[in-house]
Amino acid sequence: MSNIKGKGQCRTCAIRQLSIFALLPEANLTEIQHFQPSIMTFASNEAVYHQGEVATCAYTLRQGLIRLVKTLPNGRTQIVRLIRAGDSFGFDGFIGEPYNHSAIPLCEIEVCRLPLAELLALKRQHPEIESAMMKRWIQHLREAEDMMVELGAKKASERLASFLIRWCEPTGFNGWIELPLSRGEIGELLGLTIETVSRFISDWKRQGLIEERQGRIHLLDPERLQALACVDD
Amino acid sequence: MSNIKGKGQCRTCAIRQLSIFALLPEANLTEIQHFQPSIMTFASNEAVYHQGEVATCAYTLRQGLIRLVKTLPNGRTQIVRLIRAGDSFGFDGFIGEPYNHSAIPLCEIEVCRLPLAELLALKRQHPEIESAMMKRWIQHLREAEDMMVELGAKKASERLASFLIRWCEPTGFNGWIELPLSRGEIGELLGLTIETVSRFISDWKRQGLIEERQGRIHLLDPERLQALACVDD
DNA sequence: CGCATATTTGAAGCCCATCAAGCGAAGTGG
DNA sequence: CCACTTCGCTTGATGGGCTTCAAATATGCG
Repeated sequence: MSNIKGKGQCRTCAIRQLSIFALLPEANLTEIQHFQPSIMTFASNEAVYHQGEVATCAYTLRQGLIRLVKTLPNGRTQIVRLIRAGDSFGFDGFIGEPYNHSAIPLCEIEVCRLPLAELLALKRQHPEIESAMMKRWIQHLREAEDMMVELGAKKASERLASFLIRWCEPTGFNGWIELPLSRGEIGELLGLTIETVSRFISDWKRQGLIEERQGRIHLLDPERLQALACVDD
Repeated sequence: MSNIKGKGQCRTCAIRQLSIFALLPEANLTEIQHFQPSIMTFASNEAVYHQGEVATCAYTLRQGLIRLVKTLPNGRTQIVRLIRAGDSFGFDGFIGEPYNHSAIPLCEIEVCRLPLAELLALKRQHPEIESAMMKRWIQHLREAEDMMVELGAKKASERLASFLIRWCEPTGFNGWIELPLSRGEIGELLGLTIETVSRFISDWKRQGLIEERQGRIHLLDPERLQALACVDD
């Protein structure tokens, strides 16, 4: 179950430099009086918030991985974004709208809950926060555009190869990389069925393109995957 | 060909109240010295900028309609957003990245070109601009999420019905609505082929759901289309 | 009018979803 | 320790939805 661990301390926060608060002057962190975010933990699959709820708080992920999911009335779902440590999400309240998606942890997670009213005040005191947020949004919009190309213009194998590349890219494709998404979740993200995802992964394992052991993956031939992915540039 | 019509005058701009500059105090508009955006016109299909170019300017659309398009190396394309009068676009330079897409007019257009350096300075003077921009981005991110659901979780007919509904919604479905997109462009937007788009539109015309005359469309039965669209909430 | 372009319609085939069954690893209880 | 369940993954078979290819028809424009 969800659980409030206590009040957050920006000054000692391990992921602050990853967050939109990275540029806050270190000296000022103690004088932030009214901003007391709560640190909360959630179990895997326990929603941080649900699509349609009134959006009173934004969140910064401190640990773990979250999927933002939209659900259609008929039950079909689409993962619209994956949230990693340092990412912030749930800002719909800033434009007076309810959450546009549900935030569902992929594993046990820890978040910092930011009441929008307080964040708004803090943002006025420290314009660098708004600048940092703006940059994040531009980046997210770019990623959303990229994802639309994946979903709209690519075939199943291309989407999957592209996803694996993007997932493993940060490590330079070296060694075994944690892949905490089930086949079904990868499918939800790429607009495919679990069977299609499984078939291609199995194929590629047989062909020696990738290998997998206990939730970890290793790209043996990134170049050939890249070619399959139909990458741009 | 593209053409610079002259310097923009925020004070007399007809679409300013639609733009991110809506909240600028009317009195201050004359004292903005260093911000002299150019008004430019472009012909249909004449790119305002291309994917991959260095992003030195953002733009606000004054008149017409623009598609933001991403192209894969193999030539497949995806429209990632439609730009209407009052919308701003092309902010990639704010994070030091080249344009992530090409901006291609769907008809003759008129834009206001905003050099990023000047916009940055203006933004510092007038924090309300940044707030306005932030709200736009949140909105665009929501729309991008919605689009990902369309592309990832819906069938051809659902995507098309949903698109027609969204296009005609602002008018309350009354009367004939301008539809300046070709079948091919609708396909590019929805991740479908021109033939698939044409087939469903023809079907729906025969069934009396919609009618069309010289680039205008009229939804005769929005409820049944809505049902076809698989809409959320 | 005559040409170019957009749209419609048909036919064939492929990609992927769907349905169904089997496999394997982890956990439970007798 | 082993039957039994459970759950995620794999694999096969089938069908349908959409793409692709092709050609006819409609539309617009000089």
